Amino acid sequence: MRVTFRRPDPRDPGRPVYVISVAASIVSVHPRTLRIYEDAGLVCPARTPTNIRLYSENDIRRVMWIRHLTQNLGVNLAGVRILFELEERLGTRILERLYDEGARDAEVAPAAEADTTPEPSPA
Amino acid sequence: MRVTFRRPDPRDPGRPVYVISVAASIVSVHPRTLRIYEDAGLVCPARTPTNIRLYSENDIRRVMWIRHLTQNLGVNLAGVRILFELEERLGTRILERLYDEGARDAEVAPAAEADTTPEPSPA
DNA sequence: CATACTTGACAATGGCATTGTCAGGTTTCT
DNA sequence: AGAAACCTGACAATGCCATTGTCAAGTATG
Repeated sequence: MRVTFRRPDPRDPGRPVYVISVAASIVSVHPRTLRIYEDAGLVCPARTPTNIRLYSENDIRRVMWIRHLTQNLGVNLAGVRILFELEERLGTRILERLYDEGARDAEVAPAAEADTTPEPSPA
Repeated sequence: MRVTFRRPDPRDPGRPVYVISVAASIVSVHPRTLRIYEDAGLVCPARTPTNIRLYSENDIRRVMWIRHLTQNLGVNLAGVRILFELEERLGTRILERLYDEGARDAEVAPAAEADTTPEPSPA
């Protein structure tokens, strides 16, 4: 397996930086919930050599997607899994289309929490 | 969109034929459940001039998809709605890909799909 | 007239999502 | 070293959802 060497770019959205408590506070959920998402295979944060979870910016956005789908659109975790798998298979950003619908339903102005459209971490 | 005049072809899969009790027995659900699906906007059976529901073959398959997604894949109705909307927007048969997952059996070539609609877990 | 359909309501059951905590152990920081 | 935060696994409470089931009052059909 060819592993590309990335020099430590502090702005690399794929770089693992947040421990679970920080990640949880960013997305406003209980750390327990993040572990559940991981057990469900919906997000896979990196680990330090000593097994500590480290969430990247991409992981955070992915979790934000899960929250959007579950809280605003009412989809359960099984549905989220299907949508993620589907997006990966189709190689399309199908979820972006859902964002408009969600914004239409919920007047809660999701842009308040994320100025950039949430985007699941690419494969 | 092509609005064609259909002569009363008894085999037209879009032709409304089953009353709710028959449709319910075909897909093995309570009639109550079919009405719930309709209220949720997941299936829209035709009506007689006197307001009686008539399900077509396409409606039946659609309900079968709902059952497959909910019972086998654990998706809730909100998730089903998203998937249906997505399929309609993309104009793609994205759901067919999900069926493979449910029955990951053989690696046989993508089958020359006999009729345009898939049949989930045919009993 | 009897049977099956319509809508609307109410309820019971079971399952899932989320939060929360506790225990025993490890890592990190001061 | 000691405190704080992490790890896994388990257990529980709350609340919502899906499904089935029934009842009532009204309409349709043979």
